[in-house]
Amino acid sequence: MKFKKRVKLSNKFYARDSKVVAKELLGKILVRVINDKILKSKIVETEAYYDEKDPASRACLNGDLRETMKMGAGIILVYGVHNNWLINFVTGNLGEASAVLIRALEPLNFEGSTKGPGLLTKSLKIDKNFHKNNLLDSNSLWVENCKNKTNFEIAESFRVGVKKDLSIKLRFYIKGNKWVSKKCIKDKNQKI
DNA sequence: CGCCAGATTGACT
DNA sequence: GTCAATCTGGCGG
Repeated sequence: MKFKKRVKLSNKFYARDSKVVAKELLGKILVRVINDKILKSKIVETEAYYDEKDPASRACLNGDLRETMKMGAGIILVYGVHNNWLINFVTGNLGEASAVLIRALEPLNFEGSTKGPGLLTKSLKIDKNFHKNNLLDSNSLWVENCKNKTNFEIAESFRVGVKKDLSIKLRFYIKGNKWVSKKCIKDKNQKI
């Protein structure tokens, strides 16, 4: 009996600069298991967050979120804001605070509203219970490489919704993908 | 302890 | 266009 070769992303993948990880997560497959049902979706929009020198990052605050951001590559960080759960993957080396926010997904084998960071967590039933879980161990949530190579263009812009952004572009999305969040398509905040 | 702000969304004037 | 919902941590009394 032959199993499909699992191509779950490894610790090495996440243990790099969060900007690099954010960019490379585009097109990868997020797998969520709910009661033996496997929901697969493609990651189409991400944002990178850094340590204390990033004014938009929760690492600027003392507390559990900052500590979680230092827990090492592959840890899941769930952050509640404005009545929404936002999911992040911790990146970089142990002790460094950095993470990638998942902003939008394209559902592949199910119906769901996933064009936005708060919406996708609702659709996939991701909440604070996932906080501090590990993508490398979890049997209900992980990320795989895409089997079929698909060509797409990566677009970048400044981050959405943050009051104090850095001067570099840290939001990445698949150009033309209809599941990218509205704000991202409009690029309201983007300066040319 | 109370009140404010924030990486959001949806409902309503 | 405005506003409120919920969680976490900063800050003032």
